[in-house]
Parts: sequence; C-alpha cells; structure tokens
Amino acid sequence: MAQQGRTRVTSKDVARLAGVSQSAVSRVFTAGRSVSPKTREKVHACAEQLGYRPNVLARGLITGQSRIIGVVAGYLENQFYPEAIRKLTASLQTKGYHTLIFITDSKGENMDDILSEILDYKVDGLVIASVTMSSVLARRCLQEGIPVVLFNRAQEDESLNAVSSHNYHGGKKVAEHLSEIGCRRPGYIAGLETTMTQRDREMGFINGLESKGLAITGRAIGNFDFAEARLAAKTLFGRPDPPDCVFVANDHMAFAVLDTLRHDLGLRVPEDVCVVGYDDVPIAAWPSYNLTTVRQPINQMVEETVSILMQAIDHPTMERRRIYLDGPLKIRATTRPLPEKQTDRQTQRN
Amino acid sequence: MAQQGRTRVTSKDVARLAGVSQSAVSRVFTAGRSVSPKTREKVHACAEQLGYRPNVLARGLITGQSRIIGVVAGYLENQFYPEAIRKLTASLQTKGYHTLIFITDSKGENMDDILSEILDYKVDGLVIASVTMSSVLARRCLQEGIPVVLFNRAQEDESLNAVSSHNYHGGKKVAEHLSEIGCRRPGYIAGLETTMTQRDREMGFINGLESKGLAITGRAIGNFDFAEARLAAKTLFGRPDPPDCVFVANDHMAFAVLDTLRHDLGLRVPEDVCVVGYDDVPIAAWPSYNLTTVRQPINQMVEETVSILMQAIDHPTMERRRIYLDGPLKIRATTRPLPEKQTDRQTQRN
DNA sequence: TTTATAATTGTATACGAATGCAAGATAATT
DNA sequence: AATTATCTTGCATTCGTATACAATTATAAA
Repeated sequence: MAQQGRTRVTSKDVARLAGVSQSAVSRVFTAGRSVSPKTREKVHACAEQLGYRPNVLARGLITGQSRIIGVVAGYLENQFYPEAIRKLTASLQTKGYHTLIFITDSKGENMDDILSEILDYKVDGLVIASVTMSSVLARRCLQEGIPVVLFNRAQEDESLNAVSSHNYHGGKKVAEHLSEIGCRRPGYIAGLETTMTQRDREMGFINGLESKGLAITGRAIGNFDFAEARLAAKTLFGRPDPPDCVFVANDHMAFAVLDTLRHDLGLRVPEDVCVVGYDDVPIAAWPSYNLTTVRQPINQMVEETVSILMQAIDHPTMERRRIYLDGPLKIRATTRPLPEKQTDRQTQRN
Repeated sequence: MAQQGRTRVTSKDVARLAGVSQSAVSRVFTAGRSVSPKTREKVHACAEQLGYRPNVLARGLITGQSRIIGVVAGYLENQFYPEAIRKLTASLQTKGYHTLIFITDSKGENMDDILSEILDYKVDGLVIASVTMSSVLARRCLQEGIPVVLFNRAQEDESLNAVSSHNYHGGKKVAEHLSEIGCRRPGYIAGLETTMTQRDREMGFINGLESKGLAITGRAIGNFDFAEARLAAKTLFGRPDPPDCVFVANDHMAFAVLDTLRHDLGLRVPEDVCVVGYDDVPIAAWPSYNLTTVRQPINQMVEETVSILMQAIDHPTMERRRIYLDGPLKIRATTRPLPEKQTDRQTQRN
C-alpha cells in the first residue's frame, strides 16, 4: 500500500513497447554490447518516452559491483575534510561511482558498527578519513575483497592502502623555517596522541629542531579540537619563559591558538610569537589569519586515492600501496620574514 | 576473474550450515517475522560464524526500499553545509538510513544530470541543499513517488517539501537591531540573486528598515562567494559617503567583508562600520570575527527534515509541507551595544 | 484424548537486470 | 548463387533476499 504512487518502469516495459526482448533493452544500456543501430534507436526512444533508466541496485546484484564507494569521516569542523570529501566525490562521480557517507563521532568510537553497516551495502571500495578502525574490521574488508584506502592517516596496519602527506617531512620543514627566521624557544601543540599523523608531524619537528641545535621548550595537547587548543595555548603561553614560536599540529587548532594569543593574551603575531600550522585549508589564506602552514597536496591525494581504488577494483590481487606526498611550506604572515642580521641573534644565543 | 578474492556469504550458506531453509534465515533477519527461539538462535550462531549479514541491495530489490537518502549539495566552503550534512547523516543513521552524497558545482549547473544519477539508485528520499533543480526533475521525483525536501532553500515550486529558517523575519530583525544601535546608512551585500534565500533576507531587511524610516544606501553583490564578497565590500565602501553598517547575506561572505574592512580599508568594526551576517556557523563565534549574526536553527531544521522524510516514506500520499523556523539574532562584537544617548543621534538625523 | 487454533517451517516465485548459449539474420567471400 | 563468417537477437538462468501459500508442528481448548 505504501507503493501506490510509484510507477516503476522496468526494462520489460521498455521491451514490450519497443517490441523487443528484455535482454535487448539490457544490451542497449550496457556499454560494449552489440546491438543493431535500429534496435538501439528504437529502444532509446521508448526508454525516453517511459522515463526508463536501469536500476543500479538490480544491476549491481548481477555484476557484483554496486558502484558505491563508502567514505567514513568524522570531524567535519576541520575544513580539510569537507574539502577532501568534495573533491573525492567529484572525482569519483566522473568515474561513474558515488559516495556513501558515514559519519562517526570525532573519537571514532562507533567505528566498528558503522563499518559493518557499510559492508551491508557491498560497497566497491572504502575510504577512511581520520578515524581508527579495528584490525578485525580491516581483516573483514580484506576477506571480502573490498579495497580500503586510509586517507590522511597512516596506520600501523600494514595490510591497508594509505595516502597521506609526508607528515614527517612537513614537521621538519617547519622546524627549519622557524630556526632560519631566528626562533630559539619552540613550542608545540599536539593533536590526538593516538594518531600517526600527530606523531609523525611531531617527530619531524623534533628531529628538524635537533639538527639545528634546538629543542622543544614547551608542549601542550589540543587533540585537534578548537576549544582544547585554546586552553592549550593559554597553558603554554601562560607560564614564565614562554615559547617564541609554536608549531600547531593542524590549521584548525592553529586558528584557535592565533585567536588566543591575540585576543586573550595580548601577544602580537609574528612580532612576539610565530605560529605555523599544517594543512593549508582555505581559511588559512583569509586575511585575519594569513597563516604560515604546510600545504597538504589535497588534489594529488584525492587523485592517488581514486587511482588506487580503481586499480584495486579491477585487480583484486594488487598489492597494497602506501603513498606519501610532499607538500610545500606556504609562508605567510604569522612567521617573520628571513632576517638580514640573523647572526646578531645567533650570537645573542651563546 | 575480478571476483576471485571475494567470499560472498549468502543466506543460503547460512541455511545450509544451520540445516534450515533460506527463508528461515531471511525471517531471522527481518523484524517482525515469526521464528522459533530455537531456530533464531541457531541461525544467529551460524551467521556469526560465517560472518553473514543480509545484502541490503538485494533486500532493496524486493522491498522497494533502498534505505538510502540522497543528499545534493555544492558549496561546501560555507561551513553551514558540512555542519548540516553531518547532522543530517547522523540523524538518519539512527533511523537506519544512509546518505548518498552528490556534489554539484556551486552554480548547480549539472544538477539535472546529477539528479538522474540519484534516481538510478532508487533512493527512498532526497534532500536538496542550496541548488536549484528544474521543475522537470521535480516532477519526475513526484511521479516516482520519491519524497523531496528542499533544505535551506525555499522554492517557487509549490509541490515540494521545504525546510528553512524564516529568512524574511531574520532580515527584519537585523534591520531593527541596526536601527536601534543608531546606524543610519545601511548597506547590503547580496548573495546569489536567483535564490529565494537571498531575496527573502533582503526583503525582510528592506521592509524592516522602512518601518524604522530607513532605506538601503548602498548595495553590492557577493554571490555567496568569499572572493566576490571581498570585491563587493571594496566597491561598497570605496565610494564617498559609504554605509555606516552592512548586512551581509550570509556568514561566509561576512567574514570576507570583515577582513576587507579591517585589513584592506583600514576601517574599525564596530566603531566605523557595523557588520551583521546570517547563519551563525561555528566560525562566527571565533574571537577573530565574533560576528553578530542570525542563527539558523540547524538542529531543528535537520529534525524537521528527517521527520518529513520518514513520514513521506511511510505515507506517500502525505501532502507537502513547508516549514519556516525562526532563529534568534545572536549579538556579538561586530555591532555596537545599545547606546544610552541614542536620542542625540536621532536628532542629528533631522 | 481429541479437536480446534496458532505458530512455525519449507517450497516456489518474484524483484530488475545481465549474460551464456543457440538460433536466426546479414554481410562477406568464393 | 552457394557457402562461410560475423552480427543480432531471444530464451532461459542467475544474482541474494523477501514473501504468499501450503504443509507441518506445537499449543490451547474441549
């Protein structure tokens, strides 16, 4: 009774109208099948007249391909993710795929349930952005032959494909830049400690500093959250002998830090403190922030992700791939320009 | 050959293992079917062992319900939409539905093609955010019995459900507030002229001003775009006798306007110019902006949207509903506080 | 214990489209 | 014109699950 209004037009209806068999209609709508021009034309006309389009779900039942890619994300407050999802969706659309979105809470607690639901849809592939999945689930995907790509998160699990920027290099570049412009007391505001993204960025930063004879003088945890990052900034800069610069694990937190430095603590950026973020989301270029940051090569990342998915779908035996893309440091106005007389400062240090 | 790796577990496999019929297995996984406790338990155990879960697509073929809701959006730069999508997805997830996302370019040019693709998935419902759809497509949805909800966009097409905030009221509130704090030369920066959202906000603003004896003294077009809004602000405030306040058709543009006023034109907000936006996205509360704005009751909007969808799915004959929700004006720091001696200014005006 | 009633189960079929196969129609070859 | 090779086409079956129907079993009533 709930179906009353529906006028489901099927291939049979078209076939009847066109005076051909159902399989003829099917062939007209399947690329690479041989159909005579005459039949093709007739079927197309009838299909148009009835408003017929093949039922993707029924087709998927036969071909075993749903042409759906699952995308798991939480944490959409960080502009990086909507941006990534948009580009991913757009790119997949051109390949004839569509994205089924699954939202986890930021912590990714319900991740496993969510993923079970995804598998119910027999997705052809899976992109996981910014949340952890249990290795049990990972194994299930492998077993079911569903390609998985971890996006913007490296993972211990060696069996999964992954695409991310080279976080270690990025962190190192930040260290070198801050050193060059004469900063001597670097601070660090960390993201979620459980993520590799966080750890790699910090390690790169620490090692980069070390090679310049520097070390982190203060550290606080922002967990990739705006409000927590504000608190972290207050803590870090509230004590005596605060840092003269700070690397914040991503842009989203860096905005919070900038706001806190300027509006709550009355510090000037970059005169009193230099700030560097990571991601280069569009907001970073807005005049209010004009943030120096490491750019994530998001277009390439999306491209690689799609490319891996397509290949893995065609060749299930493909060995897993891990791609790390380098992004440039985009220098804007939250760090000082290279000083001419840097040596003055250098000597001061001794 | 592409299927090699897959171990598709079907209800038949479970049935065989459990020593029951396929239909028994089906009944165990279909709510409200009568199965003996013994069978249920046995089937559950076997299903678990094999890792079986019903194929949603195959199920959908029979029941005519895909449990997929299509969501069409473009313009994800505006934080309002990721936010809305997140809440919508989360809410639908709790009802056992999932969202298939379709991205249009901001102008919504490929809208009709996109929508055709959506219909191929036999979605149970459709949420359209911020883009226009042709009435041809609208009619097709109606004809196929697919409920459509326009989200945050009113539309001429009377046949479709719609949920949005009461843009006219919102615009009016802004006018009243600006008048109360003593502004006398209001400017307006418009969104996309083709949208009702834009028109309603402006009409409300104009009529609100009128009732206070005021009128718009300057107008420029930002088309809901950050860069265009910056240009609009430059134009509007670059000429002699510029406005002393400006209502910007949404927050996303308001940030651009604020940045331009402060960083390019050297104007102080709110001392020289007051600025009001629309949406109250999270960024509006960030210290750098601290924007006075009309709040969109996004939670209620999502709730209503889901509620309409669920009802329309259960009762296809339901008459279409249009919901306009009022949101409060959230006063922050881009408008002056109520002046004590407002009468001084009043007299100046004459 | 017998009969009436309800609960459970299996059988067979349908959903809508794709495809292997064999038959029929066309075109190419001699 | 006869023969062979190539296209097209329809028939029948399949994908994985739900469901109407009939058959069976368990339960309640007599």
